[in-house]
Amino acid sequence: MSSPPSRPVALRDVAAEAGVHPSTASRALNPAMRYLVADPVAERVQEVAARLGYRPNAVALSLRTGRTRLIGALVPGIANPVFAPILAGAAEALSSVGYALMVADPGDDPGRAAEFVEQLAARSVDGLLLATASLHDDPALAACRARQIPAVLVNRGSEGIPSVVADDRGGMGLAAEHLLGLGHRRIGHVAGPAQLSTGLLRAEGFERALRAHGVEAEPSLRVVTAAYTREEGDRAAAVLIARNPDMTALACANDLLALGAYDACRRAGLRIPEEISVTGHNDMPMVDLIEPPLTTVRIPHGEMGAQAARLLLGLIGHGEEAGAVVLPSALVVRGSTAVPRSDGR
Amino acid sequence: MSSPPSRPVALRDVAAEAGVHPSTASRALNPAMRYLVADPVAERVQEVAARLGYRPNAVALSLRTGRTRLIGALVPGIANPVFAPILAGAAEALSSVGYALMVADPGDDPGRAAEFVEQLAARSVDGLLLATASLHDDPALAACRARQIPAVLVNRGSEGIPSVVADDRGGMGLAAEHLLGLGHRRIGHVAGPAQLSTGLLRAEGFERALRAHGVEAEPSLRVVTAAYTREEGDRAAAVLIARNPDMTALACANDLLALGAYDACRRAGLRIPEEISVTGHNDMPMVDLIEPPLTTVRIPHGEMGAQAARLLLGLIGHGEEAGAVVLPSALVVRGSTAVPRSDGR
DNA sequence: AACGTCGTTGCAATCGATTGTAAGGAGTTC
DNA sequence: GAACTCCTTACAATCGATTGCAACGACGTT
Repeated sequence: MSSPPSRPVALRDVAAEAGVHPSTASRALNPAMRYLVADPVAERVQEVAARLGYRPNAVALSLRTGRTRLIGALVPGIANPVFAPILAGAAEALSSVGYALMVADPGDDPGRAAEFVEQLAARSVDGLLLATASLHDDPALAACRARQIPAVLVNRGSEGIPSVVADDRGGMGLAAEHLLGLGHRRIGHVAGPAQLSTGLLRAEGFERALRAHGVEAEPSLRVVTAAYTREEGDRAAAVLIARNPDMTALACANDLLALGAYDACRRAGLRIPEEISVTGHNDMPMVDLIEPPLTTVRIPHGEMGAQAARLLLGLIGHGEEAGAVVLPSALVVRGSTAVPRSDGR
Repeated sequence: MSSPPSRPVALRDVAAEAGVHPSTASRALNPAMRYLVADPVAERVQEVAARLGYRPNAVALSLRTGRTRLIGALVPGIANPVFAPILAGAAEALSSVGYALMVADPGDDPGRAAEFVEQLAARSVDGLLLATASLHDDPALAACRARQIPAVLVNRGSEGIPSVVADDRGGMGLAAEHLLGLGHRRIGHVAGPAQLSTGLLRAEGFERALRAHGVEAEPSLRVVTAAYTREEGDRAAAVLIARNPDMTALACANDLLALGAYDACRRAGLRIPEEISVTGHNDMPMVDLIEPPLTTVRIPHGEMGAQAARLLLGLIGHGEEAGAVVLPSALVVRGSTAVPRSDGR
């Protein structure tokens, strides 16, 4: 009539109540083994289980089967508006098939990322979603290989590991062509970190578009940043402005860098877009509200997360090998770009 | 000489290699039980464990001890710029003491939230961080009580459950007083959903400040929204603008609502702040960059997450009961507020 | 009537760690 | 030298589920 501590109902409770052995109850409740038990018995067990509110203990199940239905995710900043929607997309795709997502945020520290991989491995995650990967010798990737944990990269790519990324080269090409089409010829590039695939590929896409239009890419028109931050964008843009008085546009590898470029332009007294055009990349939330609204490249954040999750599940389930998935980007023209002034600047 | 599948090294492997029983190895490796084994033996076991790269299997440990060192978090939108930094703060505080965070995103659906609580319970999380709570009869909270899972609310409060929230009443009061101080008297309020503590308390803070200044709160100057979205803010602000031609300011319960109000004002041809002042709440990232920069109330997102995590750990560890923690908010004055035009509007 | 088959169910081992209890041996005391 | 500690280690049960194997009874066949 009373049971204050009340241990949660276990399989053995269901079995006892139904008058069968736990193993029989297990089979009656497992659709795949259901055929091994007689119909009336199975129905009785299921009825009892429902009545008692039985929920299988996921921990015990994991110990026995070796699978946790847990996926670990490593992101450089949960609050980063680029990665948050990726996580949301992945979480949605995973939870719909009974998987849960554990997030760990090592920031930009590769060593910390590797440590987190070890911790997640100790928790026996079934797979890993990595948004932190750098292009070469990533310790987190090495840890995955060492522990043989299926892993998929999102947003950033690396060699020999399945990944889901946006078309960084093509996307940046769209931005560059947009500027070229407006008539810009002296275009500065605020490049992303060279150890990240996004930084490298977007720089490539930028230069390729320029060459296709017969414009030579000058070293003086490029500054490589150390991180995707507003401060770095400010610093890099300031250098470019000081170095190239005839520059009429700035193509930035990422929206945060573009915001920093806004700061630098404002400080230099350059009006956007009248005196200098600026483009970003990623179309993160709210860049349509800043003044002027940022012309940028939209990448399918949520879809990237979802596809990466599905790719990972395929890897785990059927061991199906997969290469790199590249999702298309789209140019979003807003108010930060315009035709250059005829007098240069 | 070879072992392709290579089962990860377990305690029994360490014990065998060190020539002792697994139980002895367990005690040698556990600082709390360390005193039960002779020094030379303990050292040998530790040396072997290190050499073999032994990592205790967290799943087995959880099954035996009943604790998983896992905390579940329920948020209405991972990508929401209000909740992302809360999660980041919590994740940081938790990972520093060996806990990991599982996030689930039920959106605004209370039924889905309850279902997620059940799933997290089946995974034996040690506690729950809830950012989704509504004021009354929240099914997710009921599920927590039923399964006796320690839970702490963040950002939003509810009765009888420990919580960490911002000073919603006081914060909204700051915004109202700022507007009153500028000379505004006809101030509209775009209120948040009434079933959320934030919606209710901010409305209270708003009206209390008005009354303290001898201004009567008129029903026609308030519209209650159904959700914290830009669209709802647009809709509500449009209603207020149409209904009150003499209104000179809009105090919004949240930044997203304020952004919607921007849209409505723009459509109505009202310049901000010259013809109408607008305030928000939360100071989410980038509202300093929109045009005009939004005057808003800053709440300590990350600190809220961190404190909630610590509160929860206290609850789990020492069963120490805790009430509601209220963190101070601060007014951030930017460009969306100004003195009202003398001709009313 | 004896035997083989098949459908059901129970038994017991297993996953990897923790922990209460017993047993072993060394040292001390009377 | 017998008895009594105490220190150290081993044994075995336990957490909750899954699953290979054995056993059992009912039935059909010859």
